[in-house]
Amino acid sequence: MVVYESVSDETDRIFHALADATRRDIVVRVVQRGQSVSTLAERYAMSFAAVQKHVAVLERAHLIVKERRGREQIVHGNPDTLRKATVLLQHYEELWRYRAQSISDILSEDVTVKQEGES
Amino acid sequence: MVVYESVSDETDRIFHALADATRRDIVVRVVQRGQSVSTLAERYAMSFAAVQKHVAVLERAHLIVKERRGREQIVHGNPDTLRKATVLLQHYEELWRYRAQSISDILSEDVTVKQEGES
DNA sequence: CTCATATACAACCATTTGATTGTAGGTTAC
DNA sequence: GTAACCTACAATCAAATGGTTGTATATGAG
Repeated sequence: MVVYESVSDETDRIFHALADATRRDIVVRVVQRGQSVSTLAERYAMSFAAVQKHVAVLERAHLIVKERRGREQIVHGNPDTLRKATVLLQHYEELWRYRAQSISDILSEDVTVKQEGES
Repeated sequence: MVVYESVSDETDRIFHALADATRRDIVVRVVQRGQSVSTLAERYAMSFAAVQKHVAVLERAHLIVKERRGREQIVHGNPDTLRKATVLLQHYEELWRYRAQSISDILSEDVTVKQEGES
């Protein structure tokens, strides 16, 4: 069975990765300074393996990257992916602003437009 | 059983709500123009109840609001919450940009991303 | 070489999620 | 009033999540 790798899957992963306080905290820390997985793990009240899983979720979303250094893996933040998410949200906000501009048009022609086809 | 409502829960809900392509599509649609739940439901290849649940997730995250109009519920986008998420991500990017400089200054005036005392 | 450290990963379990169907209540149209 | 429509919500179920412990592997220190 073919599994499609769509754009939304990428976006899904980014937002899902950010939907957890521990993972957001990891992002904040490593975006400022690379840190080993075990250094990170010391900070949280959960097992090393649990933190490792959180790091893996962030890695799958490309919010962080790992760089091997000796026997350690240094976790670095990836601002490009953060930027991608920010831009998407800004786009949503733009849709709102555009809507506010054309509010009079919407009110004047009170028609329900059905767009058939996709999805 | 008492369930605490911490600040990060709010952020969790926002990002979790955005971590699904159907829900993001709903946001895009209603941010431009309010639509009834059933109008939205027509667009997606799933049951009405499923769409209703997606709307409920977005509502819990305050990304949308519902306004009763006759027998319909009109779903509207809430740009304030979108803005909240955007600002948070921008803060993360800022941390990256200024990581070489005085990081403590940034943290002191900022987001209180962590150190949540589980209020 | 030996030992402690750092990471990876599998197996397991409880809870949550995402979807379904079915039922019920409220509102509009006829 | 009756019928059709819109929404809400409960029950159910498979799959995913988030945590655990245990085991394996690789690297660095002595």
